Amino acid sequence: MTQAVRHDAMRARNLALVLGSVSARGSLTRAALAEVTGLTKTTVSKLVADLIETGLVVETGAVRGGERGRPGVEVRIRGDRVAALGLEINVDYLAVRVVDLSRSVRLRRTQAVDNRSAQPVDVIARLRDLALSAVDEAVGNGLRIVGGALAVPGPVDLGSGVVHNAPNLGWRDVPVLSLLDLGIPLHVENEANLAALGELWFGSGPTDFLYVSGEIGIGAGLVVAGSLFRGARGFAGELGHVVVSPDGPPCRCGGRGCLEQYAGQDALLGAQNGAPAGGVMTMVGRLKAQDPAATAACHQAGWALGVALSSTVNLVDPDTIVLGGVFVPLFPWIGDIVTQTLQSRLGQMRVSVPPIMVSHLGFEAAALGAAGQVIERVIADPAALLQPPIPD
Amino acid sequence: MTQAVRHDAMRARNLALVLGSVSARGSLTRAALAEVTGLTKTTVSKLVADLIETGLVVETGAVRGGERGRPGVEVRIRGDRVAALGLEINVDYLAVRVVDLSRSVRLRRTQAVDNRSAQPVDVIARLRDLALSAVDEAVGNGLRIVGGALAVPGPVDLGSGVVHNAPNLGWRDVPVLSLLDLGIPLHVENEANLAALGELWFGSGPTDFLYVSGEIGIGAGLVVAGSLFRGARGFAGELGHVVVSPDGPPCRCGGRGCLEQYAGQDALLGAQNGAPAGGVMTMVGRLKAQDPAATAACHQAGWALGVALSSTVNLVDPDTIVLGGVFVPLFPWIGDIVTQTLQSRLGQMRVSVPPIMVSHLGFEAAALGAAGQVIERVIADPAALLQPPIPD
DNA sequence: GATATTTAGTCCACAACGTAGACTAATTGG
DNA sequence: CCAATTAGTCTACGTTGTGGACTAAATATC
Repeated sequence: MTQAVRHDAMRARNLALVLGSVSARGSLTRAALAEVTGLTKTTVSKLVADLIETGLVVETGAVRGGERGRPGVEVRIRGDRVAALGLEINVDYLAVRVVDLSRSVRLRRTQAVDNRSAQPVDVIARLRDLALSAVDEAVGNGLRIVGGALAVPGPVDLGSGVVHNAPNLGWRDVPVLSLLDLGIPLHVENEANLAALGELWFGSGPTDFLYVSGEIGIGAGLVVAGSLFRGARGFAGELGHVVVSPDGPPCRCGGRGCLEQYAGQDALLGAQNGAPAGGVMTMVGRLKAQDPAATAACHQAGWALGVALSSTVNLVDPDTIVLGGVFVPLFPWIGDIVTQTLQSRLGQMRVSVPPIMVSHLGFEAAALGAAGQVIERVIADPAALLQPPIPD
Repeated sequence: MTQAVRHDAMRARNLALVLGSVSARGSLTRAALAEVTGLTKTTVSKLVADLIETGLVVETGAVRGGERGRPGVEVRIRGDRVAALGLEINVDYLAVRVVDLSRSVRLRRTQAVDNRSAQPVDVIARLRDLALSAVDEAVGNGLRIVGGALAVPGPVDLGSGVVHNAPNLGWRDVPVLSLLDLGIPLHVENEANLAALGELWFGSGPTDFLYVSGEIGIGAGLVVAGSLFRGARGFAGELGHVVVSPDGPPCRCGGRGCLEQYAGQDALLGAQNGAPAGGVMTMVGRLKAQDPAATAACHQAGWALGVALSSTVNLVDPDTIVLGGVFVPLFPWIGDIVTQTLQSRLGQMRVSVPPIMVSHLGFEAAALGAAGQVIERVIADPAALLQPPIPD
């Protein structure tokens, strides 16, 4: 059930509405804001005054001229005050990003490490160092880090912040949040979900799409009308375990013939001839050299992805499909097969089959999404930032 | 982006909050309402006075006694004023239900007809007659029908109210809404979605579940935190076309090995030995007689359903799975296999596998959900009912 | 059985917030 | 230079929720 609305809540919502409009449109005059929000000029002026006082917004010297009449003074989000921390632990790297309120990336720190061979505690300690040094630098630049989020490759219990099972890292029941403790409000979430949000806020993309994350495992994040779909307990989007062939190779999830067995990084890169095989770029090299084994692996992966996506489209009806992770460099060799498979399996019934695109954010999507999520929260409720709830 | 909140919107929300609380808890005193909503006694009294004046709520003579102090006067939803119409066109029947604001079913009309052999126009005309007579009777009983919804077996374009393709009825591009025109605000929606909502509001069920509708086709409606998930365009939940086996029998959707080919009514009932086979009850008879062909068909259907549901659980993370339609009478013969298949395919990774239950609403789930949706809307925004928007 | 206690509901002065429209400010067009 | 036009502020006002005093109606206690 919704909450009671009192004067303060009314004000908070309108404040958020104004801030959100400024954020969405870059910069606007008070008059334009009044038109966009439906509030009166008087009210907008008051709200903007509040936002300026808080330091969330500034008047740009620039004024909108050209037309007749008194020129308006534009306001825009102030990027030099409030910022958020985006963190990611993945199998072979750690990433830290600082994003300010205007959604500019202020700081990037990435470290290549093999996190599979290290203990969770050590990985987290390393991330902690990286994050703290980034926070220090940001604070030195006058930024106030109001919160952060951490992406991990695997399902996470959102409430407790415990990673129950991240098979690709070899983690089980790791209480990341309490181990990390940066003295900043933090939360953890699935890498695919946060990458999807990264795509939403930092990509050129649409507001309705399924983001497919091709890492060691395959995950997906579904964004509908600009917000993330998490399912009942927050474990939605496990695309890697959608059934491609019910009697296919056994999977560590207990099933058989899951997508991951055909299009997961191990299957895709290792499938060439049993040898451990290099990274994705080695694979790309072979593909360019028209290596038949590599081409066949891609073909199979593309077909399997198409099959799994056809189930997904039927269940979840995304508008667009955005491929990320390893699927980006491999797209020239799998794109067509995926599209064709999807088309042939859905074409008869659906009016339109969702187009398949490629993410342009690279591996930083998740860390950006993590930081963006915090920024988004501030914009959606700036009042909360000013008056933090009294701790009991 | 959200809308500006003005005083009238604030009031409308609080009105909805009070009405919603009364609706959810049966009957409450003003004092209890104040506690539940967080509003002051004064405000609650004013709002309740409004609701009483509107006729949405009444004071019950009864008062809550027993304890010390002045007894409170309880108020409850008034069921004798406002009601909604729930309609369903299915393959072999038409159903009309009238549900009042207190969610009591006031009227049931069902007609068995073979809608596959009739023209859409005729089917709709027949439903129209049935609905109008029901409305007449309801109006005669002092009810005001404020709106209605129609369930059809197949994906519907919510905006236009056009059924693009309902293969089980043999319909293509039928503008149901404009043909039906009852002089009451109406909308159309997928049968599975509305049945899921029926289960939510009239079943004994939970607020997070996947409802599986076993009709000629197989559909699903996903309810998360008490609201329906529709996907980007409203076509989510096509469980019948989730892939069970990628090279299985061809399906009319263009794919192969879709769930519908294994567990759809035709496959399930027809699969016995090529003969047209009677209805579900004939099948049940054979199963009771331990007919091996019937048992095998059930086994296969249960297995396929388990496979498709394992993909679904991975993608969409439902808390519970509720089976409806033909799966209800067949449950004794398929339940175990579904559960086992699901368990063995998900058990390794998931902390808990969603339990599988059976709907108790029978075939009226969709029509009830349809009416319930309208009632829900009134309770969520009673102010809109009082001041209908001025038509342009 | 009278009185204290407790709880329900109403009343009234007040505060918070948005509105409407008059008013001032700063441009461009003629 | 003045009219027209648009931006932004100012002020009186309306709507709505609040808080606490007040009335009402029951039970508990002596």
